[in-house]
Amino acid sequence: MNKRRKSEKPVRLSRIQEMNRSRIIEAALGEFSRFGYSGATIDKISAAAGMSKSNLLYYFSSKSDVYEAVLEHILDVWLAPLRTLDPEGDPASELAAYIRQKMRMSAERPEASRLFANEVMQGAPQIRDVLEKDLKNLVTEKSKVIEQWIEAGKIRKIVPVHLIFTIWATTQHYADFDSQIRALTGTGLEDPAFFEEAENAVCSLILNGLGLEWPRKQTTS
Amino acid sequence: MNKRRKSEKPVRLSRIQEMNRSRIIEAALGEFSRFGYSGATIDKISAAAGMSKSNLLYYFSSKSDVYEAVLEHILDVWLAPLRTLDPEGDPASELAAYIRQKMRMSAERPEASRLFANEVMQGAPQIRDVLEKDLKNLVTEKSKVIEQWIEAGKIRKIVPVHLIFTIWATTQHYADFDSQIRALTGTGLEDPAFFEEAENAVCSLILNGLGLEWPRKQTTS
DNA sequence: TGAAGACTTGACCAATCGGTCAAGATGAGA
DNA sequence: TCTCATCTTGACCGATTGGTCAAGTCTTCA
Repeated sequence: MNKRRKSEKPVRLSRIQEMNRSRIIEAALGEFSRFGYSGATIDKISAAAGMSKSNLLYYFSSKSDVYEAVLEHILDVWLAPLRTLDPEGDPASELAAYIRQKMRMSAERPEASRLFANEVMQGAPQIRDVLEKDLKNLVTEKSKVIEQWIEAGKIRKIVPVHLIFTIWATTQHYADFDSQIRALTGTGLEDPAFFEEAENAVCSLILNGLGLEWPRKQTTS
Repeated sequence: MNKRRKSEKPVRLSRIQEMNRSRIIEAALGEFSRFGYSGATIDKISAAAGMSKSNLLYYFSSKSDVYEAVLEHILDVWLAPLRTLDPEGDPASELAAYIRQKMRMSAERPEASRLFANEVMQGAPQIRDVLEKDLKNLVTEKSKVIEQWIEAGKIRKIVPVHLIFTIWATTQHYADFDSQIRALTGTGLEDPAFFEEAENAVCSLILNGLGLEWPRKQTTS
């Protein structure tokens, strides 16, 4: 079970290990996000990864071990956009950029969004620590940025965390509720026209809601 | 298996049947919303309902039968608020009332919200028909209402479905992501102060985003 | 080339799950 | 009180699932 090489070489992974672990994680992301933790089976994950169940269990000691690896693999990239919110930039373009990044992630990695939503909806048993420490620090920090913008009179008054929640909710909604959106509109974020329409709607609503002029890209008049 | 009484008395349920079915549905709602369809077991549902597994299967023929009953039981009440959107009323108070209703439902019935989210995230296999017919008709109808408000110059221009999506996303977020919100803020919608703070933030952001003055309740100046 | 690892697999196991069945307990109407 | 339909349960079954194990195959490197 993943013994280290002799002479204590610490955590170096062979090429085969690296490839197989990433194939497993990719396959597991698909299964976990579609069927939830209980609904996903290591049989189907291993099949989707193109290997036997036994082989998957050679790389990960258990199902929950795979699950944790998938979550960890996703968390960083998932929370990254918020880190880029710059106190020095002007609110309109900073917030618009943040919303656009989140929308792009919903379009490009909807499974990641759904996996995250699934985990949180079940009480976040696996990532509670990350939420209470890393994410909380990050949100506190960025809340202060928003607070400063408010005090400087640059944006309308609002309790910062709720602005953050609103941005998360609206952007992730297009990934998490994709099937509902598709049932209602016949299309989804993978359609460039629909993507732009959604992005414009969310950006304009939130930025105008904050009393900002929204720096629309190709506005001519 | 729920045979009708002799002489074709149609669908009358005995008091015992009615009570037990509702207890089962209530217990099943809790389990399904917490653990998803696969994660919930009829053993635990029946235990939560205070009866044996066999007895549960006397009232419902299968696990999926229970699940369908729970969804049906919830769908009407869940989609009701949107129906109340009145074309004759003024946009600000109509939309504010709608948002408040949705927020109250997120506070009072978060399990219903999570169950619905779970079902949709897994591709809405059970309620696809309802979404594509009833809900689509409803959304189309209410989109026209919003469109008329726009054409009358009462609210800012926006593609109506995205306004509806935004309201759904923001309000349901407080139920679906409750554990994340609790990890970040230390409280949730069951706290009256937090509820009002959230409601104010969502209302003001969306209404201001539409160019509306928001009819705040206890504004004195 | 030839070990000594690393890698891969099918056979197998125990636990859990959804669901059946026969038999007993309870209730309501004559 | 008697009777019959309704209600309730524990014992049981087959299928699936997470996980183990021994044995075989492939890499790597001296």
